[in-house]
Amino acid sequence: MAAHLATLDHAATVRPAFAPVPGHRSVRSGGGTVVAFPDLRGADTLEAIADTVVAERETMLFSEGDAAGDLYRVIDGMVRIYKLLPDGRRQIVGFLQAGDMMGLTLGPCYLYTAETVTTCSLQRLPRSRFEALMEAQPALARSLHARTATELVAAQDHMLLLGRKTAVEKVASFLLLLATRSRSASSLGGRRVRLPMSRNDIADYLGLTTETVSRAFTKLKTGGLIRLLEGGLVEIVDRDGLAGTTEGA
Amino acid sequence: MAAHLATLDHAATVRPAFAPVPGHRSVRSGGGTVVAFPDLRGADTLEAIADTVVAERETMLFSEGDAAGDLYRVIDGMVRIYKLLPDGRRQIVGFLQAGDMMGLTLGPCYLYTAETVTTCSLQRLPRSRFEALMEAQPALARSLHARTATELVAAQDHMLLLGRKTAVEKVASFLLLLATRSRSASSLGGRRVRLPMSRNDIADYLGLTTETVSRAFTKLKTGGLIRLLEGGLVEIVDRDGLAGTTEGA
DNA sequence: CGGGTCCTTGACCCCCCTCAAGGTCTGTGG
DNA sequence: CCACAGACCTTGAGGGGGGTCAAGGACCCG
Repeated sequence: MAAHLATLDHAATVRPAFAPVPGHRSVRSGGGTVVAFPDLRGADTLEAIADTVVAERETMLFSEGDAAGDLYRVIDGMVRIYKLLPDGRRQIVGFLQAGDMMGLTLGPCYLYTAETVTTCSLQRLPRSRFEALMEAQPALARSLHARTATELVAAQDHMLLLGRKTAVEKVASFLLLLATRSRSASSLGGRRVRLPMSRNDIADYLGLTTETVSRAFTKLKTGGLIRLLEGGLVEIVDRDGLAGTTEGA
Repeated sequence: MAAHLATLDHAATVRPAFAPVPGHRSVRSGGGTVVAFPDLRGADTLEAIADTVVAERETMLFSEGDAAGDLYRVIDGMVRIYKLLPDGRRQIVGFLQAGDMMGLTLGPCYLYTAETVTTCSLQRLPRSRFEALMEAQPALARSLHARTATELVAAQDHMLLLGRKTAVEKVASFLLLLATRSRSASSLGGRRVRLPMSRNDIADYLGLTTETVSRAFTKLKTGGLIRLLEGGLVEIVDRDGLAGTTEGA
């Protein structure tokens, strides 16, 4: 009954909030660093009401059940959002990167916990202001809706992965997903993927354990499909072969 | 590698489309049967451009990859939407009931297959008209966005279930989900749940097999938490006990 | 140099999948 | 009305994929 109990050690090493990071909480009120937002039109107005904050790696941004006061948008870095079962089992429902939003809720509370994986720069804006802006700017509301719909599609793909794929297929799918998503940051056209998160994070994203993820990586490496480089870098040697193991037969 | 291969027999018994149901395709152009739509304001205008059609049980409405021409809203009955892997493994990503919409896509194609579970009455409307209506009626667009966001939340809950819950926990969660969702159709306040879908459908929704689902039902029955009545009816004897097994310890 | 985390690998086991058989129910045709 | 085929559900026996437990190595930091 008590199968695959989570290790619970994720809560131990995560800082309680990003507020007690005094040196880094650099609020650049004006138009500080200019970052490209290709998929959210009208972002300039959104930028105007947002503070830009920096959070250290492994910092909790907000917790499931807390009053949802602020929204965040990732400018740089990676954030994990997850849900917990009472006994500590964890399911990471997404890794967020530049451009992704979090903390949006219809109800009063956050529905998942958000923590930084790497050091992040984030836009933070009060929910009330954000909702007023949505009301005033139909174009912004439309692009937000498109974003939500895209997230829903990704969630359905992930359900297929969680419910019906084997361990090796899950890891292969994960690598290809990251390869296509972070095209900009990598050197070559998606041949190398950076994995900033731990094996434990990957496991909790794919519905596996750390050991099984590690074994799957080894299997893909032995099969000549990938190579594990230093610094959490993975080189995709045989992209078609990897895509083949993604779906079985 | 080729673990839990789906039986593929779901495709065999499903009718190809709901068009060849001549007697039932009653298109009531005007304001035919008046149904309550509590959660979609502005539904009257949406009703005006929609045909009301009836589809027999086990009928395919549209298929993943088809050109997304029409949207549907369920008026009555139950629809399953699912995604397939190339080798036939199936993941049902949702059971739709009265008020739920399907076929919405940003891209050109449907992203999942939709089939009726029971005989359904549906509202069908061309995508182009729907998008024009969204453009013209901000209130409708807002409610659609709220609907999409709610679906995303449900999807994240389901990811937690698929990735981290045991078989018995999955079935218990499934029963409680149906009990809270279909409050209106049941006689008592959620003490009895109707399961119109087969064990195989439930299995493909929960990431299990038919046999494991059946065994989980038996275990819940033996534990005195539920009773299996005839006609696919399940009586929830011990709701708190069922909720307890939902989350483990 | 010692303690910590993270990754990997091995040994073992258990939950769930697989395969199989039997029972029930339904629809159909004789 | 009954025989029969078919789908569906249940239960049992056995096996395998992945979880559990454990140990060792690499790396970082104090």
